[in-house]
Amino acid sequence: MMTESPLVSLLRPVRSGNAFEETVERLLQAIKLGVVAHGAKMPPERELAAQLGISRVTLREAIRALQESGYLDVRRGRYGGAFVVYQPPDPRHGDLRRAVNEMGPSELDDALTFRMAVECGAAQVLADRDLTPTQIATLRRRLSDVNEAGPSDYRRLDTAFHLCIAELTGSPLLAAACADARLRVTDLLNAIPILSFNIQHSADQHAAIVEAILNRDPDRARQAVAEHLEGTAALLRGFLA
Amino acid sequence: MMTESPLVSLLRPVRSGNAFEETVERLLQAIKLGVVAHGAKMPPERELAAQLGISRVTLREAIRALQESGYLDVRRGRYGGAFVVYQPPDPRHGDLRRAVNEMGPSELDDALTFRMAVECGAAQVLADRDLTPTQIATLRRRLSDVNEAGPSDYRRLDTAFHLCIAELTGSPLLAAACADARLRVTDLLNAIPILSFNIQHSADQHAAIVEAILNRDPDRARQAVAEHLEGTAALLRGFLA
DNA sequence: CTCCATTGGTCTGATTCCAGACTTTTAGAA
DNA sequence: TTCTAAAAGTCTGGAATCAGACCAATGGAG
Repeated sequence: MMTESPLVSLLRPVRSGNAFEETVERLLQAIKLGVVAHGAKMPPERELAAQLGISRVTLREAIRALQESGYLDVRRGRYGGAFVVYQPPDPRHGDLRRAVNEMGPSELDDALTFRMAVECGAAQVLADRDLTPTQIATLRRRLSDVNEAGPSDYRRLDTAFHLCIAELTGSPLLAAACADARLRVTDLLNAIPILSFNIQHSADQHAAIVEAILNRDPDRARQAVAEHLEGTAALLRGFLA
Repeated sequence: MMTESPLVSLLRPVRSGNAFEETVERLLQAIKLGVVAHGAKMPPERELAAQLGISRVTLREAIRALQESGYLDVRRGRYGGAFVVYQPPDPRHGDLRRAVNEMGPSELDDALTFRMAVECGAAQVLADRDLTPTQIATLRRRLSDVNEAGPSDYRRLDTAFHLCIAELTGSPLLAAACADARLRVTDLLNAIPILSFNIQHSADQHAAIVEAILNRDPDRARQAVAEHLEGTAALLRGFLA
């Protein structure tokens, strides 16, 4: 039988839209996520433009926008560059509700579902592999990094831990998907107060994830990630409207 | 600790490159995948351009390229449009080896890993949900469609079945990711001869996937999908060099 | 102090891509 | 037959983006 269906997912947008805006967004996320830490320097313009696949002109416009918004400090000359001048503010009461409602229920649901699928998938895939000693060391290192993190570094190292799992699979596509998923919830996560109780809970879950992966147990890895993400997801959904 | 890492996945390309080429590729995939079946009409230019997020001019260039390559027949006037004039040729001996080696080992591995992660993730997520009767009916329908398919429709309906799982999660991001994953292996799948033995085997696996989802058993759903995809993946990897 | 490598800053011409108005063709309805 | 609606085809001016050459500042090496 035919069952005519639009399969609309295949005829989706070819390009995300405006290169300038996309770039601003991307850089902003890199800053907010702490990929480039406070006080650190972004890569040189020429290099960064190449990485992002855009022209230097467009990149510079984006950088200037971020400079004018107070995220970057740009200095010229040798050893100059664009330095991150931004520290995530401590979330204040009401920030979370505001952030959740700015996003809208369907977009939030989309992002959470997507994140759940790709991060569980990544963990499962990784747990199905023999890891090299180096990979094991990296994973363990990321785990201990986040466990020893102070409040100001917590989000950043938590992100690094999560993305590390996807990157260790060796699939750039999968790593990009997980990064994208994370980006879509960054603002929300940044609006959640960091409580030591939650940190401890997360630490246990992170440890369970790593253990399942190292034990080559895909089901447990999947479950551990699902459980970990479900906590955050439930919290966020609870703030809807 | 800091553990400085590039986290290169965040500073990946903002745009995929050339809008024209991207569009050609996308349309070609829609044709090869049978999203728009042989003899059927593509959506009108204006509508399609809007869906793809590009201008009509660019779309028309892409359509013309496909017309000149013999994939489309464009007719004007009312009830006109771009009609698909293409039937996937039966794969011939050596096609598969050629296709695999054209792609290169790292890209192949990337695609297979990505597909494994997102499709397993989608199935897992869906199996964790209460489905509406309509959704259940859709899933069952897609299953029977592919089971009853003739050789000429098999790939098309197989694609529809796989994507259906992602689309039923209600997450456009996840659906897009699965569609993307499928696109990256289309040429390879099309080069695999369709053997009735394989079809039967796949049918059993498809049934197992649906059953696990309907029984709300995420672990089994995940495993069923993993097993199903692993078969194809192993076959393809076997053809490397 | 001088030089120079490295980095941001600027300019120009070309190319791509777009939005939208207008034209032509066609099949069916009246 | 004539009219009409829906579709492809065409044209134009402008905005976005790019590639690449060149300028200017700056901090360290010698």
